[in-house]
Amino acid sequence: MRADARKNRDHVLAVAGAAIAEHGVDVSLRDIARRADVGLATLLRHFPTREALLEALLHTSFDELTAKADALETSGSPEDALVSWLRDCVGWTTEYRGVTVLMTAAIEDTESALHASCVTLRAAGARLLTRAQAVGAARGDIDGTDLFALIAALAWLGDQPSLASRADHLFDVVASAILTGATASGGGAEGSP
Amino acid sequence: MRADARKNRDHVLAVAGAAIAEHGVDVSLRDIARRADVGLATLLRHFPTREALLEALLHTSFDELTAKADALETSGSPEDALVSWLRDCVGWTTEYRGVTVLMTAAIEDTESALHASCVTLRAAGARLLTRAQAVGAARGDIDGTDLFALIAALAWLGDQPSLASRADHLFDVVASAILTGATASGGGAEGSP
DNA sequence: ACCTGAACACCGTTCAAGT
DNA sequence: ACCTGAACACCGTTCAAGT
Repeated sequence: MRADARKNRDHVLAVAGAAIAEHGVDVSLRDIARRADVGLATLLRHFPTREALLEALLHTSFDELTAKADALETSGSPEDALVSWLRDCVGWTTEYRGVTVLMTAAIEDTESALHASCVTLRAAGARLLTRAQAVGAARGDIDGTDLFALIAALAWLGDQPSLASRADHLFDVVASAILTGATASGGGAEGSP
Repeated sequence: MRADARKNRDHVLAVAGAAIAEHGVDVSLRDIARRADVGLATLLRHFPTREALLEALLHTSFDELTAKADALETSGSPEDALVSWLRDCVGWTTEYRGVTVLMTAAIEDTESALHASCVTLRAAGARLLTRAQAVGAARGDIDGTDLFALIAALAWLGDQPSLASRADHLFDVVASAILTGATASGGGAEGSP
């Protein structure tokens, strides 16, 4: 990439970050281009879709979340590891209003620029879930996709102005449904009595 | 209202119902007007907002859901009454793709044409919840707004193509979090040990 | 009273024309 | 190579002009 193009790209990205922080991920791309003093067509050549722009903007965050999951996999309590990671995931999305809808669309759309990141995230959660299930700390009748869906639902709640105040509490409610309440002493299965 | 206006209104409503069933509640109002062979401005004078159109279209359903809640209030099991009503609510939204977002916005927007219906619905749920809590069948640390939020989250899941297949299962998961598992024999409180 | 075409200010997409 | 204005097909809002 030519130096001036690189500079243009970086500038658009910085402006996009500010605009999204202010107005959410559905902010008009035209607006971002205007704020960046760049033609709309230029923005779209660097980032052909809204998802591509977001991927460039969020891939660091995605990496951090999966790294966190990896680190937690060797932590003492599988139960605490799972819950703390879930909390991080849900909390992270609140910084990007509206991102949840795009992520749920992306996880089954292999053409989406966000697809790979979402799949990786789901896999990271699935590993923590499996580990918690193995010690009987999490119910056995859910899988990584269910977990992804629950995270998405909680994140979506936080995105809705009228319900956001309940998001933290309802996180605990849903977390209690995922966990069995059993301590990590035995290895018994759970979920089907 | 003049007879021809009434006829126009009814026709628009019928066409809107079909269009929404096909494309979801975000269908273009221009499209509805075109399909109804009516000027867009005419549609907007009968229904000044998308919410007003939906209210006219859904108020029967809202009435049915609250009536159902009233009927269930005198049923045998407070626990079964609550869960079955929740299931009805979530199931109903699947007929109107995208309606959940509008409803969550409406419940705190007193200007919205959907506001009253949403508030009534929440109150109906709250009554069933309180009754279940009174016999210790539902956890005591949630209220009608929490319940509304959980319904909305589950309904939203059903709206997402990539997650819809899990919606039924996750309904059971969340329902298990709301219920305490205690049978309706004592009157003990629950939630804060 | 009721209806409507048209103008308006937006949006994202596309592409021929510039440097 | 890279950029951009302009045309395009949409959207919901508004209103002067018709019947």
